[in-house]
Amino acid sequence: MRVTIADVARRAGVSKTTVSRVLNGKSDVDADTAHRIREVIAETGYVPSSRAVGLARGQARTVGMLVPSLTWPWMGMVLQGAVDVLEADGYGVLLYTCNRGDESLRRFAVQVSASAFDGLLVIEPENTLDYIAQLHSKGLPVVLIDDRGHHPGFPSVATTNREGAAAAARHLAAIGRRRPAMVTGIGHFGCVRDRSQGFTETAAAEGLRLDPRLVFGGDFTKECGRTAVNEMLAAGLDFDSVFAHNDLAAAGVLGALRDAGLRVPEDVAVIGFDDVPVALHTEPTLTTIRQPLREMGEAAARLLLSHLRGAPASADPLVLPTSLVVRDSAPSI
Amino acid sequence: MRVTIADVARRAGVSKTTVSRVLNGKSDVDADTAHRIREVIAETGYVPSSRAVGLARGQARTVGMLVPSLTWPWMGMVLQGAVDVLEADGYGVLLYTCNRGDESLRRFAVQVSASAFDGLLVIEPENTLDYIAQLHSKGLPVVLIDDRGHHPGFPSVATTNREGAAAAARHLAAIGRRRPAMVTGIGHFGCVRDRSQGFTETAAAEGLRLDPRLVFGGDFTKECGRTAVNEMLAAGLDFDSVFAHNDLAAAGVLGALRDAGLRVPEDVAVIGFDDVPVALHTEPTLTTIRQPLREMGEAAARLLLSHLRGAPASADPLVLPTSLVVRDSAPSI
DNA sequence: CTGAAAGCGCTTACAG
DNA sequence: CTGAAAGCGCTTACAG
Repeated sequence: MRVTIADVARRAGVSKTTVSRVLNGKSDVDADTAHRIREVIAETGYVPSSRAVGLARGQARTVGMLVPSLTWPWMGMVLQGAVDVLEADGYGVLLYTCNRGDESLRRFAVQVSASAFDGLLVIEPENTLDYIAQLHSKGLPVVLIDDRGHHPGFPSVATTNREGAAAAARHLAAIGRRRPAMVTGIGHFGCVRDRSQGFTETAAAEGLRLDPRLVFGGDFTKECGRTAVNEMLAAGLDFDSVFAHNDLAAAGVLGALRDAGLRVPEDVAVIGFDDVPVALHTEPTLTTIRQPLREMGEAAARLLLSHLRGAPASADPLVLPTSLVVRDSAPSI
Repeated sequence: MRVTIADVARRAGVSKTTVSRVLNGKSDVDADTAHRIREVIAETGYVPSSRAVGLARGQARTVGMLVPSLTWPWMGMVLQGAVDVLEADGYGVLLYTCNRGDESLRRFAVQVSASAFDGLLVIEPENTLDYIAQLHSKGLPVVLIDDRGHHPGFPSVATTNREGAAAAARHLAAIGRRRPAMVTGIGHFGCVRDRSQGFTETAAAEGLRLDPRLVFGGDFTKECGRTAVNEMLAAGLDFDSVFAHNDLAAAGVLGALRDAGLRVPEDVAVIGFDDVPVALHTEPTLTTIRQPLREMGEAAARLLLSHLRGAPASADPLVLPTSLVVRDSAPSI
């Protein structure tokens, strides 16, 4: 059925060892012999069995990718970035999800033990950082795509949450806003602390007044953006701009402002964070702080590949810059 | 380093054959012996190497999944559905993308030849249907998730494009609209023909008048929705509702209507197709025909698993029903 | 420059 | 009920 290295060897009149040599580009093979073997390979369409090669070499040329869910709006971008660079290097990508909770994680753990892959790319599923750290300390090459500002003790890729929020503050100052409000994400996330600090500090430095009553503790949902605006309005608070910690919350902010009869950006300017597709479809379109999601996936994959090739693993996070994307909800003047 | 079946056999004082027997649940093993072996397995945390098992058995317990891109708005849903059922059955998922065009496909073809996976789930990348059909005819179990209404000659999962569009027409009739417009998707897609027919026929049956000048040949982009509305308005055509072949185009329709000072749904009702996340974030929210994306992924995975277990493969597509999701752009009355 | 042989870690007839 | 041996399809010392 399947053509094997033995078939190729037979047809070329050489040993399997020699076929293996040309397959793996070892130099010390007679040019004519090599040529003949290559011809047979081409004729037969022979491709080495990845299972057999993996078993003999003790590695799979496959990378695992563990993510919480595939349906988050920005997940596709990160995945695509990672897959592109892994594929270009001939690596397979085994995809694992935590959609079914602990059962998923159990299944995943079995695959780890079965050494189904050589290294692991991970976006942390809820409460698994210790487990991942443990895998790393047991010798599995791991790179974390750190969407939450974890700063773990092993290789990771992150973005400039603090500087991104600072850029939002500077932009609001530059377009003449004086009384910003802020809708944060889930409080215990590192990225939320970083974004809060970056915005608060820079707002102060730019002479903006960030009234503590205008800081709303949100949870990254559209609903929290609505609620934040409604409560601030009900409290009679005055604000001329809103910085939300993610685009979904910013979309909620836009909706609530519209319902309250306020115009964006004339009455209130709005800035989000992430730059997910939704930012293009709100009314008005959303000015936001772009996370380099695809680039983070690519960088993480490259980092992992270099570890697999033996490069030392640094625990210092690789930090990629955010960028300000100006659209209609907070246009430049 | 790694504990092997030989280690377990030694510690349990039996042969590898016997360990293999309890590993694979063969019945004819002495209860005490089996118990002892299980203890050793638990103590050592032994898990069989998937590579070795795969080589010995000639199969990988892994399924390939080939998709055009990971960044399409509905891709995550389909993937998640497929991954959930494959994972629950202990299968690994190897993910392949066509983001880098022919080069990607070449890489993929190598993995096929290397028999990296036992079966394939595919959402057709541009112009690869013949190639996929060829893989199927060469004996690779394949299931197509048929987003385009291809009706290929091998197992596939699809949705009721025609009936979904018919439901849109019925809903418009039910809420009292008389002059609908339609923005189609790319003309040569099977699903576009099906949606056009379903809408046209049912509109007629319901007594709606679908003026040919109110049918705009679109391409599934937001821009085409805008253009359609602008041109119809510029031509002085009168319409009280729009059915777009996908949500993105419907979002464009909403934008252009707003810019033209028309109210949705008062002046014009709008219905989309797909029910992607964007449909929740437009203003107003979008009434749409939901495609059962996650269910299609699940069904395709189940179908593939049953083929892998030896069930005969039927070329008749498995068709899952769409459903009408009523939101603010075309509310019930 | 080339090949015979052992080994990677399992499974599976076959024999007892 | 159990085990020795061959085999899955490769790679890699080792010897020549």
